[in-house]
Amino acid sequence: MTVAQHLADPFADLRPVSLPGGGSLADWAHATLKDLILRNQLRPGFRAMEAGLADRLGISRTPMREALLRLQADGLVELTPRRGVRVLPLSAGDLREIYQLLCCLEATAAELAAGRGLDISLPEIAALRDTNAAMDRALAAGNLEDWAQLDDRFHRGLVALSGNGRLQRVAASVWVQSHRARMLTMPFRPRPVHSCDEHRAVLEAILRGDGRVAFELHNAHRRRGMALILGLIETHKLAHL
Amino acid sequence: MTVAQHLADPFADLRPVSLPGGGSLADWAHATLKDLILRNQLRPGFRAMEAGLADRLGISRTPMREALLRLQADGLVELTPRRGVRVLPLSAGDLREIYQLLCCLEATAAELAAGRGLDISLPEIAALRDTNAAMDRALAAGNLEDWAQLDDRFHRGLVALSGNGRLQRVAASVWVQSHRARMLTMPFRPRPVHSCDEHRAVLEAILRGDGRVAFELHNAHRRRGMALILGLIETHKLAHL
DNA sequence: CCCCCCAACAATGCATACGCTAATACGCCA
DNA sequence: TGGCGTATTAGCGTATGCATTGTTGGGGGG
Repeated sequence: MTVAQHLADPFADLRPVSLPGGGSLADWAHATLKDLILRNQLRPGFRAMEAGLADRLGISRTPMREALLRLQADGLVELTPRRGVRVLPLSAGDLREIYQLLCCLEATAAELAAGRGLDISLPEIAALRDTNAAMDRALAAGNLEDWAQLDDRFHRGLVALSGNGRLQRVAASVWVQSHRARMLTMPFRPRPVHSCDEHRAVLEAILRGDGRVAFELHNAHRRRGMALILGLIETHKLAHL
Repeated sequence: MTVAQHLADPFADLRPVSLPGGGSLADWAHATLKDLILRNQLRPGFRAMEAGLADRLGISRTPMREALLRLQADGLVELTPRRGVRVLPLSAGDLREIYQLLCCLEATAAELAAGRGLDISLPEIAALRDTNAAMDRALAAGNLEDWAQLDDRFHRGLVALSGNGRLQRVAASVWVQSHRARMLTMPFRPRPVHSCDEHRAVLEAILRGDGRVAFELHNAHRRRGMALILGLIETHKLAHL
């Protein structure tokens, strides 16, 4: 293997991504490959064989297989019987499906949160406000990387406010699928100057206990996000992410 | 093993539940156990060891393990490292979570369907109308068993109308979790005389292209179902299904 | 020159073997 | 008699071997 190939090898320095050690090899392999896919180190369309991946990760086929099955359940790869594993691309249609789900799930989370009689004194609420303030600062500083991460955190925290664990898990699984598209389209996005205000409005509706408005506001917020990403894909001809 | 115990053994005559044969042993084991759980042959709280189950199904631990992991992802069992597999019970809180998800997912499906400009001439629409008519007949005949199955089919068909494959898959996974509760509370339910009319109203809103109304109508429909089931659990003291 | 069939190969699905960890039971000491 | 420490063992995570089956490439026939 040449030096150039070695440097291009996504598996080159893999071991440091190690898990705390409490997990199984299957856990570790799953987390590692998921990370590689989400960070776009393993591009959509990438194909490999079960045994080959196992070798490259230095584990046997049994935990590797388990990890791949989980990745398939995550909707990140396709596992075809004699053709190996293939990292799934994201078409515009896929993203529409994903964002339609996100709109519905997150807006419902906001509605449910509003129905719980949440108080401004709760630490979770404070954390959300802090996150939102940090987003403002990151945006002012032009740090879109941080901004995106904080946006993620805000949405995660909001869904957690719903108090519905299953809703949280489903939403998380949908987020994972949209993650690559969000990251890849970020550089093309206009500065998201209204996001924080929209977040604040949703939070206020939740604290007022106005589920109806919280739902509508957050639904509209996500819809704008969807339109934005789909528009970017259209105009920048990003056929397959 | 005595005769009585043998007759009580859920694994007694298992083989007939066989899959077409095209599937793997893991597929078969997953389908078989899922069926046993959904039909309440394996009661909530039932516990067993990986190896024991594999033996009783006549397969080795490898495909058994895969099947169990899938069941865990389905939310039907819990897989604790040294304590084996346990069929999860459904608390009232679980059912609230599940029905909150169903409300949101199905109502969104109705809204999306309304936005697709669906025509009355489509075979899918005709199938839904037929299903609904059959529900009326089943109800008139007092056949609640058939009615429930047709109701399932109607809701499945409706979600399929959304054209969102991911939404369909998520909804299906949530249905599976609620299935036992629906079956077990059925004998206590009052005759669902309004369901069919509500279904028809949703369909008409979809055909009119009125997403807003389709969403609201279906959401309300599911909400009533949720209130009904939660009420039954409350009044009949069905703590854990 | 193209198409079809057969054979060799390779990947997978399954079975099984092994070592490790933790849970349980027993015995000893207080 | 009760609590703690140790020993045993059961279950699980992992590795590996084997057989089945689909795929691919080459050769032969049309």
